[in-house]
This record gives sequence, C-alpha cells and structure tokens, in this order.
Amino acid sequence: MIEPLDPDMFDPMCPSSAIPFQIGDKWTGMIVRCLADGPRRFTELRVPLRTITPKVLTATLRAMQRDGLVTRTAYDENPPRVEYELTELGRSMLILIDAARTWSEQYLPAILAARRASEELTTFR
Amino acid sequence: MIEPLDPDMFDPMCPSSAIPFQIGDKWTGMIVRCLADGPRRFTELRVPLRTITPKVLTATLRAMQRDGLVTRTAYDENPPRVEYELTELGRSMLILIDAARTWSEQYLPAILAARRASEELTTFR
DNA sequence: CAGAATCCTCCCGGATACTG
DNA sequence: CAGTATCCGGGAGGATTCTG
Repeated sequence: MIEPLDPDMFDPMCPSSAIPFQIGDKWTGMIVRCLADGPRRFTELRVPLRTITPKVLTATLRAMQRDGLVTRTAYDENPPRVEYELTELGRSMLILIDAARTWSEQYLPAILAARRASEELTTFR
Repeated sequence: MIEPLDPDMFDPMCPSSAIPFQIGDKWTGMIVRCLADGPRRFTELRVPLRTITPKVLTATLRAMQRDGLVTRTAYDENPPRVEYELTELGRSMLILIDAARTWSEQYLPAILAARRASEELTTFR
C-alpha cells in the first residue's frame, strides 16, 4: 500500500512562473512525479494538483497515454475505478525531473533575487 | 573567435510538439544553447532561431536578463553592436539542457512510435 | 468515481511596418 | 544593426454543468 499523495506536494515551487523550466506542458511533469511511487487514481491525482480541472487532467493524461508515458487501466467495478501508471518510458523521465528539481532548489533563490533587484530599478525611476 | 552559429542547429528537433519537455518558454532553452560558446549578437541569434520575430526575441532576452540568466552589453558604436552573454546562473542551466537533449535523443523515437501506434488505432475503426 | 460537454477568456507569440 | 510600435488570431487552459 503506497502512501497517499501530499496535498502540498507542489507548494514549495508554487511561484511557478518563477521557475525557468517546465517538463512538457503545464502539468505533465507534476503528474509524472505523482506517479513515481506507483499507480494512482484519477481523483487521487487531483489532490496535489489542486487547481487542475477534470477536463484538463483528462486531456493531459490522454496525451501522456498517447505518447506512451502512462497506461490507463479501468476496472469494471461500481463505483468505477481507473488507475494510471508510468510506463518504462514515463519512468525514464524521473531522472530528468529530479535533475530539474535539484537545479531549482539550488538556483531558484538567485533567480528570485535577480528579479527583485531588476524590479527595484524600474520602481525607483 | 568563436564559430558562427549553425543555421540548422535546431532542425533535428524540429517536430517540436513531439518533445515532451521544454526549458522555460518556447525559446529560452534554445537561446541558452546558442550562448554556450560565448557572447552573441542580436542578429546572430536570429539565424538558428530562424522563425523568431525581433519582438519576441527582444522580449525573451529581456525576461532572461531580468532573471539573471544573461547580460546585455551595448557598445557605443555605429552601427550599434549589442552582445548577450550567459551569466554563471545561465551557464548552470546548460547541464540541465544537455540532460534533456540526451534523454530526447534516446527516447524520442519511442514517443513518436507510440504516437503513431495510437494514431492507427483511431484511424482504422 | 471518472469523466464528457459546452462555453469562454486570456495571452503568447506571430505579422507587419517603422526608426535611432 | 538592434531594436519599437501596433495589430491580431489561435489555442491552451479554466469555469461550470451534467452523467453512466
């Protein structure tokens, strides 16, 4: 039994516009990370992604499925249960994402500082 | 004297929608790579970026400057000369970009294959 | 629970033309 | 050469509502 996803999973990086890189579109990278520990259900994914709408989550998952990053398994139960799981290809992105996270942890403060500094230049003038 | 930029620098990755990750916005990653070997001029950057318009190139460079990724040096000459150069912070992104390129070289074929495969499913039905 | 359907908005990025 | 100044369209993504 894997642990439930932390609702605040993406809070630390939440000034997301401050981060100079993304994996794929807006959500793909975060979804890959959510699936790192094992398969997850649709609603389960919505928790840490917080502001994502079902429409966009569906669309993103479909695209990832199309590209061979995740598999979709629907169990014939009631209420319905659907699980998404990383493929090998999807798992291979994890190292990339980790590299990005490490970089971000290291350098994000510098970026924010540079941004604040250039902001002050335009403010006092 | 550093070598001129190859106009076809980004041709191999040109089905860009097929690539599941980006660095920052559409152009930032490519610009960082263009500056890897040393400072470049505005017009010089336009060569490998090909379809970028001056407005967008300016906007992207300004944003990168604001975030401390590049420096802008204007020489008081006629005709004017301006050079863009990576900061240390900007250079630190190179390893990340290289990791992304390596990943892409390795797995892009698999993604395209998966995409083609799922396309055939919807076509013949 | 896991979506589908519909409508809508914002804004990124392009096209074009002009200039110190 | 290195940009500005306008204008503009498309498409990603959000809000809302409904359903097997």
